[in-house]
Amino acid sequence: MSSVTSTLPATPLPAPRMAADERRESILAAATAVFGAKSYAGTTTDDVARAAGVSQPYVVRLFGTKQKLFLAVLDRTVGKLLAAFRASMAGDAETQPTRMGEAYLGLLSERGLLQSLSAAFLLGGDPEIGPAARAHFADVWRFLRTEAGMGAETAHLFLSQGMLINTLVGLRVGTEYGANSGMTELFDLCVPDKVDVILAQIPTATEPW
Amino acid sequence: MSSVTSTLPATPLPAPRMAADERRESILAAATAVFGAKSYAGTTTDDVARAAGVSQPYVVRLFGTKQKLFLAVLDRTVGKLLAAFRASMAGDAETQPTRMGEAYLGLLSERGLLQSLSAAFLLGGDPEIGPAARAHFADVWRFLRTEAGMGAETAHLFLSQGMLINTLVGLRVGTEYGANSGMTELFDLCVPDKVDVILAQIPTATEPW
DNA sequence: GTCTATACTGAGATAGAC
DNA sequence: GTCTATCTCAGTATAGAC
Repeated sequence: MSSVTSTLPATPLPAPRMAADERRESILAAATAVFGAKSYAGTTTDDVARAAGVSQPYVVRLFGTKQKLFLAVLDRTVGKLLAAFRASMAGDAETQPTRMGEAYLGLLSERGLLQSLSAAFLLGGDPEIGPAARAHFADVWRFLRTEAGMGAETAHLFLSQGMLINTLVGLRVGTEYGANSGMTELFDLCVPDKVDVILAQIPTATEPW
Repeated sequence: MSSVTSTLPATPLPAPRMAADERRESILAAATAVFGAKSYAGTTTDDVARAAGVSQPYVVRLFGTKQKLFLAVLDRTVGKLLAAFRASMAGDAETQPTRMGEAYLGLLSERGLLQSLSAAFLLGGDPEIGPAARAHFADVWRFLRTEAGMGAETAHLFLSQGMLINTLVGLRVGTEYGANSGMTELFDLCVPDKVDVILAQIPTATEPW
C-alpha cells in the first residue's frame, strides 16, 4: 500500500566499538546478572548477549563457550569477594567481623554476584564446574581462617549466615512479601538495619532477558 | 552372516506395570535425585525418565510438564522435611534443637532432596517457581517459629547452618577433598561426628543420568 | 571488533499404538 | 499403564562478511 522506504526495519544499531578488555568486562557483568537470575543451565548465551547489548555469536567468540564464560564469571566474582573482604580489614580487630559482614552486604549491589556463586556451589557434580567451584569455596574458607584471622567457629558462623543471605536474595523474598508473613523478622536478623538497602537491590520488574 | 534371530536387539523391556501412585512416587524420587544434581534447567525429562526406568514421554504424560514435575518434587520435599522435623519433636525441650539438627542431617540420605530445595531457592525470579519456592520457605520458617517454638535468633541460626550444609553437599566437598585442604575442619563443625555418614551419601561415581 | 546467516543438536511435548 | 515415533523449537557454535 505504501512506499517501501517508509517501512524502515529499524537497523539494530551495531554496538559501538570498544577495547576488548572493556567489552569483556561489560559482558562479564551482564553474564553475572543473568547467571545469577537464571542459574547456569537456565541462562542462554543470547540472554547474556542481549543484556550486554551485543550479538550472541560475539559472546561465544569472546569466551569460547558458555561454560568458559561461566567459569570466567566465577573467577571474577570470587576476586571481587576477596577484594571486598580485604578492603574491609583495616581498623581494630574488635569490630572486624562486623565490617566484613558489611562488606559482604555491599556485594549485593552488584546484581547476581552472590547468586552466581550460589548457583556454582550447587553444581559440584559437574565435571568441569564442580572442581572450580570447590577450589573457589576453599579459597574463601582459607582466606577467612588465615588472612582474616577468624577462628574456625567464627568463620563457620560467618559463612553460614552468608549462605542464608544468598538464599533470601535468590528467593527474591523482598519482592513478594510485604510486612506480614513473618519473613520480615528473618530479614531483619540477617541484614539488620539494612532491609531497605537490600530490597532495593532485588530486581523488581521483568528484565530485558 | 548369521541367523536373524540370534542378533537380538535386546528388547528394552518395558517397565512392569505399576499402580499410578506407586509409579508417580518412584518418578518423583528419581526426579529429586536428578534435579538435585543438575538443578532445574540442567535436568532433562529424559534424565529423569532413565533414572526412573521409564520412557521420557511417560514422565511428561504423568506430570504434564517438566515444570509441574519440579513443583511436585518441591511439595514432596518440603512435606518430608516438615515431617522429619515433627517426628523429632518428641522428648524434652532442652535437647530439641539438637534433635532437629539430626533430623535435618537424616534427610541427606535421600539423594538430592536438600539440593533440589536449594535449587528452587535460587529461582525466585521465575514467575511460577519463584512464588512456590517463597511459599515453601515461609512455611519452614513459620514451622520453626511456631510449631517448633524456636525463638527468632535460634531459628535464624538453625536455618543458616542448614543452608551451609546444603552448600557443602551441593559442592560435593567430600568427593574431591581429602583430609587436607582445610575443608575437613569446616565439615566437622557443620556435621559434628557425622562426617563419614555424610560422605557416604554423596554420589561418588557417574550416575546413570 | 562486531555482525548476519546458518548448521547442528538437544530437548519438551504430542499422537497414537499396544 | 506404558511405549515408539515424531514434530518443533530453542540454543550453541561456526563461517565468513564488514
